[in-house]
Amino acid sequence: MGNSHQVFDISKFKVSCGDCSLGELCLPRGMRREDLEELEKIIKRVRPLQRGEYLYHSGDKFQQIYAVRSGAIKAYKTTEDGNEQILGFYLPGELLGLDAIDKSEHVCSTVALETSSFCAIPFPRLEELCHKLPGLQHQMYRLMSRELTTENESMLLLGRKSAEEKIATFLINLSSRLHTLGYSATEFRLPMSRQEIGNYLGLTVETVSRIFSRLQKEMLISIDRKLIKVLDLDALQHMCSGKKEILEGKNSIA
Amino acid sequence: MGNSHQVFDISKFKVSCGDCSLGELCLPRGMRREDLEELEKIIKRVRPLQRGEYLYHSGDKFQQIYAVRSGAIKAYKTTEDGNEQILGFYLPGELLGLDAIDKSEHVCSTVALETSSFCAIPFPRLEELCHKLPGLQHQMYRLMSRELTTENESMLLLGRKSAEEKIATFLINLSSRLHTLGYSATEFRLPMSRQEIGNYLGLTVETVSRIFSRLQKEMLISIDRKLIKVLDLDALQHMCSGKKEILEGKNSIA
DNA sequence: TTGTATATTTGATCTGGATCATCGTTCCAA
DNA sequence: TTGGAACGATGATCCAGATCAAATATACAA
Repeated sequence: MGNSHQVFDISKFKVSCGDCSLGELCLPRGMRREDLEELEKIIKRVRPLQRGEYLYHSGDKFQQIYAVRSGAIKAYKTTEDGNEQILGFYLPGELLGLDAIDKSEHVCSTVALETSSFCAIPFPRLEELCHKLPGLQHQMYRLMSRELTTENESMLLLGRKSAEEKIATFLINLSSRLHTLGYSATEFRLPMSRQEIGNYLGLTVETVSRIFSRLQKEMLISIDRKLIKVLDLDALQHMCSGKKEILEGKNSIA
Repeated sequence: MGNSHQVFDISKFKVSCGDCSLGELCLPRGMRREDLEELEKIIKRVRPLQRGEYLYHSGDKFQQIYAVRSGAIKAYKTTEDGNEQILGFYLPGELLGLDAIDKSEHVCSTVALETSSFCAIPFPRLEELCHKLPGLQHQMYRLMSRELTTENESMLLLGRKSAEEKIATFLINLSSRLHTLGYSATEFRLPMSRQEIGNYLGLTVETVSRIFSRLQKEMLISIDRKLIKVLDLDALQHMCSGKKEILEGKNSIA
């Protein structure tokens, strides 16, 4: 990418989870300092990616998982009919590649939405280390479990919500994750296009655009290109769940 | 449930994974015989559930994961607006409760769709054992990873497919899982109601019913109440993915 | 067996979001 | 700076699936 004049090998940089601002959000959460040192030994820094560069492709051999250090990444898979389905967007502190363990190969592709950097953790070495450090093992289970929960939320999002609810949920979710990272919950830049938001939410670009306009007209948000300002966080939060009454008809058989 | 006259304690039955017909599908897959004995020691058989009885409720303290031995179970969560969203149906050999690790409490409820039996594996003891048996640890990662993949498929199912594609995919998926269990891939009983299928797929009962009727008219399946006969497995399989051309508009930024 | 609640099917109509069609805007390479 | 491609907004129309309404069919408790 034109930076071939950089002669240093970034992978040799020492990784220090202890000093990393993401420590408490990322893999090391809750680990003891001495265990952390063991973990740092196996973590590698990888070359930062520019917008549009891939971290890995679907089908690649699975060797390591990645933690996002900075930037934003999208994960997607290509459907049988040749279209792209975006599975999620990943922000700093989040782990990529856990879904590749089962088949020992990546089952989705990940591409940088903006300049992004990563830590890489060779999975076999991580497994060994989990074996020595029960705390790390537990943390791995926790993180995978959390991702299961997240994906359940996504089912709910896609299966049951209206376009407006989807967009509101999407914005609130992003807002809350950014807030956790120490950024403003009410003013942020969307790292992805309308097209990508629509794809992720099961909506067309036009619908995404229209709903953004509507939310703006209703003074819930203001948008300038990719910059979102949330004007009424409460109202937006309320919008996430259909406030309609219980219509469902008891499905319960008990 | 009126069976209080059963004085024996079923939890004392010895569990033998080695003899269990599910061995190769369930947790023990690929484990060595001597390791298997260790695993069997911590597994408990729990009381079978009748239709409508709960295995656990959302919010319950997480203590053990469960493997389905027989029957069928649905997992669901109640949305903020008081409705039920079904997250999945579980068949023999499948694990329940992995999503509860993160919060140490169950995040969904699981209820038997028909008489069902289970093995319970206390999670703290399983973690300890994983620590002794790297093979078991790896198998746990594999199973959780696979569930992540499964849920990604669900996103695709809910986000992008038409009602007809959803139903076809649902039937093919069920057919294939039952086949793996040694049952017929072309003739089986649906353990869940139309209502529940619709809820899971993000469709109304009416749509489910209509599409069943249509598939029957087209001679792809025949239905009598809950009994499904797949008459043209190939055609049904083709129906799972929209065979339409690539319309999407390149989302890729590379 | 009968009565009642529940599940399923089918028809008629409505509507949210898709699709189709433009047009303005931004980005960026030449 | 300019031309073209990608992005985004918005209007008009269409349609798959929701909603509303009703008629069976089935299960199960008394």
